Amino acid sequence: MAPTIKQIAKLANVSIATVSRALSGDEKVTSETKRLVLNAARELNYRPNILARNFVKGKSNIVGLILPDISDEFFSEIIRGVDETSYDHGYYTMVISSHKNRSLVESVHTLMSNGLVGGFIILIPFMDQKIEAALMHERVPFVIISGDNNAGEFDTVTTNNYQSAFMMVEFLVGKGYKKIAHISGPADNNDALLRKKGFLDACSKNKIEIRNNWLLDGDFTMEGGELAINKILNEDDKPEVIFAANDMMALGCYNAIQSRGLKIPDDIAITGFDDILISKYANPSLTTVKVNTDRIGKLAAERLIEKMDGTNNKTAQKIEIESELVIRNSC
Amino acid sequence: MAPTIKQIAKLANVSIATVSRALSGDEKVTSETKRLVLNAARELNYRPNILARNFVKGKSNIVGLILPDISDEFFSEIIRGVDETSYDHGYYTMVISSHKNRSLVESVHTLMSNGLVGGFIILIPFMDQKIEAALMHERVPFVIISGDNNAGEFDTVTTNNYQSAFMMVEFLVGKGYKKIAHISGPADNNDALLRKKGFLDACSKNKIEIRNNWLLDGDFTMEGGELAINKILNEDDKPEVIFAANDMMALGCYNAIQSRGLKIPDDIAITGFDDILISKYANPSLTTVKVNTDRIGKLAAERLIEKMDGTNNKTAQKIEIESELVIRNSC
DNA sequence: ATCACCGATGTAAACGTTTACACGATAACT
DNA sequence: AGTTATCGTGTAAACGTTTACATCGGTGAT
Repeated sequence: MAPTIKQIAKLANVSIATVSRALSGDEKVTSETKRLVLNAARELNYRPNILARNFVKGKSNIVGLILPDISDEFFSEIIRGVDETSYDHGYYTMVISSHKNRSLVESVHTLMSNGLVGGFIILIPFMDQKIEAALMHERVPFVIISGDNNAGEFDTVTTNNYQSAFMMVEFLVGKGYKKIAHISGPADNNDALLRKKGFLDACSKNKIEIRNNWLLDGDFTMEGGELAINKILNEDDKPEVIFAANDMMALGCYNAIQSRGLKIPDDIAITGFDDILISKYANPSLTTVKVNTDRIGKLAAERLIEKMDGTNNKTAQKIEIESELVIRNSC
Repeated sequence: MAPTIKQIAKLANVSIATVSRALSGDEKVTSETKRLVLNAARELNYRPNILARNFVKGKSNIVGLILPDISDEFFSEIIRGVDETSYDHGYYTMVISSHKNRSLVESVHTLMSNGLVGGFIILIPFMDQKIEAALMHERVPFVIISGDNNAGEFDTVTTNNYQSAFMMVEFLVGKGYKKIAHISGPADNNDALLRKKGFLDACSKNKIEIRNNWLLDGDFTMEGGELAINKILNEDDKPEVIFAANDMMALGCYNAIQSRGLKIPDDIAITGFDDILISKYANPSLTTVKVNTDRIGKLAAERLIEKMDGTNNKTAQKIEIESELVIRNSC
C-alpha cells in the first residue's frame, strides 16, 4: 500500500539503487537524476520505511528511555528533553516504563539485542548489583541518569546533588545562620544520601556544629517532613534554619510551623531542594535548589547519540548538570 | 553478533522454519522438537529481532504517543498508563513530543506510513482544521485523547469535563450555596470551555443566578486566578463560593483571599479542578475534581491495540473517563 | 496392497532498503 | 590511438524472520 522505492524507480525510470542514492543525498548522482527522483517521490508521497532501513543497516535510530517504577513530576521534562534532542539528530525515542509487571532489570533485558533500539538511557534511582550485572552484558551503548556518578565505568549524567547541598549550606552560613538542621531523604536513595553528605561536609568546612538530634530522617514526603520537624520544634534550643532534602518535606515543615503559630523565616527559616512547581507559590515562597531537568535529558541524549553514531567513543564520561540556588523568602 | 534463528537451527539440527514455528508456539511442532529448539535458544541467549519481525510481517507492534508542546504534570502518568498497557499486550511505546522544532501536525506526518508505528495515540488540547486534515489521511489506526469528544468520527478518550463541572456545581448547591462564581480557563482550551459549559448548564438547571461579572476569565495559571478574583473581592456583594476551572487558579484565589485576611471557607469558599499534587496539602485542603489520568492512558492504549490487532474495528468509540469529586475543606 | 490423507518438517520466496561490485561511457592521460 | 581513471548508473546480494507450498513418512480405510 505505502509507496516504496520500487514505485519511485518505475516512475522516474531509474533503478532502485539510484533512487536510494538520490534520496540519501549521494553526491555521485546527477542533479538531473536527483530532481527526477525527488519529484517522483513527492508525487507518490513517499516515506521511507524506517523499519526496513534500520533492519538492513543492522542498527537502529531509536533511542530507548528506561524509567523506574516511580512517578515523578520531572519525568515528562526528561522525556521531552531526550525526545527533542533525538529528533534534532534524526532519532526516535522509545519509552520503557518499569512497573509492577516489569522491573528495571527486566526492562534492560527487554532491550537487550532485540535490535529495536540502537542505544538507551536509563534512569536509576539506586544502582544495585542486579542492574549493574544486566548493564555489564549489554551490547548496545547506553547512558545512565542517576544521582550518583560512582556507578562503575559507565557514561553517566548526574545532578550535582552533593555540590548543590554544599552550596546551600554555604549560602545559609553567608546569611549568618549558625544553627542548621537537616531532614534527609530515604536511606536507599542516592540523591538523598549525596545531599546529606554535602550538608555534612559543608558544615564541617564552615565550622558549623552538627548535632545528632538535628539530623532528622525523612522520606521525601510531606508527612515525613512534618513528622521530622515536630521532633525538634518543642525543644527550647531550636535551630535557626532547617534544610530539607527536598521541597515536599520543606512544605511539610511549613505546615508544622504554621500550625504552631510560628512565622517563617522570622521564627525559623526553611530551605528545600528540587524547586517543584508549588515552591514558588508557597507562602512564603521557598528558597530551594533548581535542577535543570530538561538539560539532563538533553545531555544524556546527546552523549548517547555520540556513542550511537560512533562519533565519540572515548572512555566513559561523567557529566554533571549544574543546578542553581533559587533564593526566595523562606530564609 | 546477536544470535539468530539460523544459529538455533544449526544447534538444534532443524530448519529455520521449524525454529520460527517452535518459538511462536505453533501447535504443529512436536513437543520434543520444541524442547530442543527452546533449549538451543536459551543456550544462545536468543532474542528475536523485533525490527526484522515487524518488517517481514508488514506491521509494527510499536504504539506511537504524540504529545503536544506543553509540559504537564499529568503527562508522565499518561505515558506510564499507555506503556503499561502496551507492555501487557506485547507492544512497545514510542513517544513523539512536539516542541519548537516539531509541531503536532508535523508529528503526525512523521509517523505517517513510515512503518515505524502500527498505530498511535495523540493528545490534542484543541482540535483544529490542520490536525483534523492530517488525521483524515492517516493510514494507521489511532486514538485521540482530548477534552472534547465532538472531534469528528474518530476514536476518542476524553475526561468528562462537562459532567464533572456539572457535578461540582450540584454538589455546591446541595451544600446550600446560592451565589457561585466561576473562573474559566484559556479560550482556546477545550477542557476549559467544557468546564465552563458544565458550570453554566448546572446553574441554569438549579436556578442559580448567573451574574456576568462573576464569570471571570482566567488562564489556568496561579497569577491568573489571583487577578480574576481580585476583581470581585472588593465588592460588597461577594459570591459565597468560587469554582475555578483548575486547581492552579484556585490556589491563586487562596493567595488573594488570605492576603486580605479573609478565611476559607468561612468568608468565601473555593473549589478547583484537576486534583494536582499540592491540592491535598493546601491550607485548607482544596475540594476539587480528580481525573483518573492513568486510566486515560490505559483505555486509550487498550482501544488502540484492539484496532491494531484487528480485534475490534467497529465504528469510532467515544470513551469517557469517569472522574470523582474530592471533597476536602475549602468549602 | 493400494490409496488418500494427515502431521511434521523442510525449502524457498518475500518484505524494503542499502551497498559492494560490475558495467559502460566519457574524459584525461600517455 | 590506446590505455587508464573517473563518473553515473544498474545488478544483485544481504539483513532475520515469517509463511505458502512442497515433501516425506506414517496411519487408517478400502
